[in-house]
Amino acid sequence: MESRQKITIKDVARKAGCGIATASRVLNNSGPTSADARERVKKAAQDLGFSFSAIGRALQGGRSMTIGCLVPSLANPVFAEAVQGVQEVLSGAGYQLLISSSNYDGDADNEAIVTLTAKEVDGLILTMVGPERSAALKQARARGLPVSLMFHDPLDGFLTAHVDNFEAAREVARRFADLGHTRTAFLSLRFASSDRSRNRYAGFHAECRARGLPDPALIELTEAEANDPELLAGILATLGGLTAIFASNDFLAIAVQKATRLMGKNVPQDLSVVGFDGIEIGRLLDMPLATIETAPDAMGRQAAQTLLNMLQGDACVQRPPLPFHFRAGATLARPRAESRDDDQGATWPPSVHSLKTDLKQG
Amino acid sequence: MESRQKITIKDVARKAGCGIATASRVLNNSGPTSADARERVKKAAQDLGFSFSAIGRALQGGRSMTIGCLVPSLANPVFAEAVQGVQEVLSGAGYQLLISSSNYDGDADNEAIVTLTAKEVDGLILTMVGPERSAALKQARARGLPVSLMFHDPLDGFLTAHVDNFEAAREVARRFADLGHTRTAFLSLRFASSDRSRNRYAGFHAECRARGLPDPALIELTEAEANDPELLAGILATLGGLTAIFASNDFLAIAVQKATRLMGKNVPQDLSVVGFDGIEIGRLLDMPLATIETAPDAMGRQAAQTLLNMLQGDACVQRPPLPFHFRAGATLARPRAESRDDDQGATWPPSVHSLKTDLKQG
DNA sequence: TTGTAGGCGTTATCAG
DNA sequence: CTGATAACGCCTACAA
Repeated sequence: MESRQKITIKDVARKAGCGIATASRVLNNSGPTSADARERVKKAAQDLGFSFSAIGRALQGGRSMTIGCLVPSLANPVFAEAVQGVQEVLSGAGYQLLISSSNYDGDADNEAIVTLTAKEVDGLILTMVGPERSAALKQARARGLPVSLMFHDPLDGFLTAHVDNFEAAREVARRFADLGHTRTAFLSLRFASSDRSRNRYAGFHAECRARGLPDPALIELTEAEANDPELLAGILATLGGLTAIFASNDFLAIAVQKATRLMGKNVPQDLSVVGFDGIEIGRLLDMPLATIETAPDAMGRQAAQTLLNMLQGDACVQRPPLPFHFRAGATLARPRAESRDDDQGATWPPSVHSLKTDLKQG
Repeated sequence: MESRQKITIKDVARKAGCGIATASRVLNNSGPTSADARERVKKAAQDLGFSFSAIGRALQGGRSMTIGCLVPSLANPVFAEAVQGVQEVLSGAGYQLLISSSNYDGDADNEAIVTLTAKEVDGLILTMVGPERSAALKQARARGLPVSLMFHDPLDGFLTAHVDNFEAAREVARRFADLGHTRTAFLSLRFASSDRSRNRYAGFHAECRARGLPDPALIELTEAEANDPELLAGILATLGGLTAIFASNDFLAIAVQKATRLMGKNVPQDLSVVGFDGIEIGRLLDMPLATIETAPDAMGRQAAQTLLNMLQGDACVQRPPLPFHFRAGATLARPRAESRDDDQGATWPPSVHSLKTDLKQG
């Protein structure tokens, strides 16, 4: 049944009655060949259903035409979209994509790079948990393997496709401040393993400081808390006087709205909510989500383009951050007058659930 | 600067002062070696930062330890999640994932299989636009390449990880009917290129027929119509008397809600809406979406597991469909009394926007 | 216990 | 124009 054996160029040459070199030349349009030979080889290849083995080619040519790509998880649409962008650009240039995901685990992501480089990829496109402390990444670079980052802020001389998380977060702080919010919080999942979250908090925090406002509370949620609106409501309840939340992604922002309703309160009257990422669905909601819109697919495309440039030896420079856009939505409003008086005596931010971490700018 | 050349087992052998065979035996724990040799080889490998070339191995061993995976698009979270599931299972078994996406283009997806097989993948995990008319797929199977499908209903003797779209859709029809809806519609994007959509419509249609209800209207949207609530509203407006919509995915269902509000009507009082897929966010909405919950990641995992079984020569049988679950939500209710009288004279379904296609069950 | 040599599929070189 | 042949990195008989 199964013609289990694969057809090689040798088979083609034999069938065409010529040497393998000639067959190779014909099939690759490389080097001179007689019309007669062309004819016979092409027919033989056709008949046999021959196609080149990328492995043989890679071994001989030293290039695998394969790019390794690592992201925390494809279950996060932001990364999935970016990978889709990468894939589009790369496949247009004849490259294949070898993908891997770390599940937000710093060891796994180091390990993944080892595996990817063992596969002899021609380049790497990465979003890592801890790029700065990955030995494998250092080694890859030392070996001269082209590396292009996505989502990360500029780091150490790596080229990266990113949005300016710090600036975007400052923009959110500005919107809050302009409306009169003083008691704010930043909500994050996996704060420790995401430089993006940390930079967003840093920017948010910096702008509050610059305006002489109280520091925003920093709240890191567990997976369970983020997915269970009841639990989330419990946490929000501990934050008396809170009037505005900046969530580190849109899912969290939507969960916050759900939790708020559960508490018998209203968005935005009782609590303003702003997200991050700008997922499509946010616009379609009953109450459109205020958020920072970014373009993950563009990030993927830029990272891929940069890598392609490196591969063909072009000059490569860090490109400026991709633009972000504040989408107004309907989840952001002035705080209630009374809440501006409420709890004014209490300290802000409350110590509960607060976290200390080293931030970009102290 | 860059130690551009890669280190091979030859380098290790030379540095350790032994033959390559010994080095290979030590590093692979295959065959007998002296303690002394082990020592030296391991040290040499360590010092040199040696790691095996997967290409050399693949060429010699006839197995690339790479699996090809094709989906329509990673920008669709349903597929992205499935791929994440695939990736988890496969990487646990030591395989890498080569991915490709077709952008819902039947030619591209045929082409992708050619490329993937040229890369000498050990197996294929696929969700295609037109599996039944892909020459490359036929050829891959003829060559004995293990193939595992995702999302597709059973087809032609291929093994597939799927939900029973037909049955799930019947369930929706049942819910509509039980509440008294008679004028219903099925909304789809890319009806022509998705056997899933077609089977859902078929099941929906079949159950309506079985109950002696009018046929549901079949509406295929363009990309533009699906993304622009104004356009969508325009289309819905043409369907007088419509009381319930079954959307072929949750995004569409949410878009329908937006469009309905735009028309000054309410969900579910004026229009009931049910989606498909059960994306997480649907539960968190102000008005939780009624939908068929499925588990794309489980589908990916099952497809990967099946492929793994095929690879190790185990007996493989088609597994039963993965379970789906009707999530009640809040977007489904009885039709208004008056709308049951309205337009009763008019014919249903209207001819506008209707489509004829060959369905699973006529 | 060890090393040599052949072969996996391809391309490039270099004589014919 | 053509066809052997030597790499490429690895594994594995087979011989020592």
